[in-house]
Amino acid sequence: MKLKKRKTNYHHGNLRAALIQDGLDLIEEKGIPALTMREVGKRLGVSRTAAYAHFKDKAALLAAIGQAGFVEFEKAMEGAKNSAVNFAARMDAMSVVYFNWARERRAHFEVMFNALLQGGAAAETGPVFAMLKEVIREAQQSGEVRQGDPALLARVVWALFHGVSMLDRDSAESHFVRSSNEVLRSGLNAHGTSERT
Amino acid sequence: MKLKKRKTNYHHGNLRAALIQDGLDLIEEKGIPALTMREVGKRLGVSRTAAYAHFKDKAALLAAIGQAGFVEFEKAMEGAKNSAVNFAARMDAMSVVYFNWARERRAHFEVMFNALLQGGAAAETGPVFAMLKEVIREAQQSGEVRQGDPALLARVVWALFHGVSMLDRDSAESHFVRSSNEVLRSGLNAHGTSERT
DNA sequence: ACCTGAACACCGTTCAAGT
DNA sequence: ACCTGAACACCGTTCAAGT
Repeated sequence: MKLKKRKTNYHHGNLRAALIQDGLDLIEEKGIPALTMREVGKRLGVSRTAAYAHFKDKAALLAAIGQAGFVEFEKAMEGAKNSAVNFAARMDAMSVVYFNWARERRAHFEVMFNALLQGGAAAETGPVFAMLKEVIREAQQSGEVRQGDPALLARVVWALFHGVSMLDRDSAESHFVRSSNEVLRSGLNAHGTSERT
Repeated sequence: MKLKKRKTNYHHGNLRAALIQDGLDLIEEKGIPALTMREVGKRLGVSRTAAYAHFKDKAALLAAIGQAGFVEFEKAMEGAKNSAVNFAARMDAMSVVYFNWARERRAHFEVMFNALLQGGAAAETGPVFAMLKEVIREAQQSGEVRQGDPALLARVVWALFHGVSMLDRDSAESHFVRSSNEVLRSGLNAHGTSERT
């Protein structure tokens, strides 16, 4: 049976996408160090150097895997954001998505943030940051959150989410998560600070 | 001139300490991937495999480097803690130490936390965590911080410090840091939450 | 364009052996 | 005890070459 229209047997119509997908599977199954240019080629049935036709080097492959992760992650966060209108509920839902992602997809998560964070303060770019900013802004309008630069407050929220997910590595200590969300909520709610603009 | 008392020229009386120190220099100068069992041996004038006499494998060397880092880090944090008695000033001082360390010694910082965080929720062990807990506890006694499990609140503080230092990688955006400290302070100060115990 | 194979300069780690 | 040297099974990357 003839599988492809091509006469030659170049092994893939879309090797690039296959490399990203298989690289991702590889790191989730066996850890980041297991991702090898040679190994990923072997698994896909192409030569050890085929990946270089699509990626400048290993770092570029990893960066692409990280970006692919963010696309999915953003969708999940978007869902959490839309699951409620009230600020506290939104924050809870978004934090749950964040922590679960970090816990269940450790390796991918690490690759995602390595890709995101290299080369300066790139964290405030991208949809996730925009979402957090919007949630903050809307909550300020409804009076649920105190005044202050939404971008700055969004960074604080992100930082706490990220820090908790780092320190909480693989355990699912809901006490910690609840505590963190509480502190954050009161911190954003309070009015006793010098912030007045 | 005779340098050592030894007749043989084993190159070091204390190769172990030299490996840790030189490994540390290496990662700070050239990044973590530059730390190689072979390279560190070469730099110290011993064979490529000499390190295995003192460390089971590369991971063990890295872990030792990380631990050595924590010893210094703890000293710096201790200094910050003792620089003030009032809660807000203490938190500011400790956060400055944390952020500066993360900024100025990136590679070492990364190695430290890789070592600390592997194998479960190890973060709540060790002097740094104990210090944070103590600061919180004292501030609760003086009425500066609301009630609640000091261990839990200390974790939240650590998580925010850590998250900020991650997201803020190499820039020194004091706005972000100030904002974060403010949110944290009001979060710990507030009383409007369900926390009543 | 897309892919291969050989080649180069590296790795971590093991192990028999030396002092 | 502490260290060496050879050896093994890997890497990332380059490059001339094939279709």
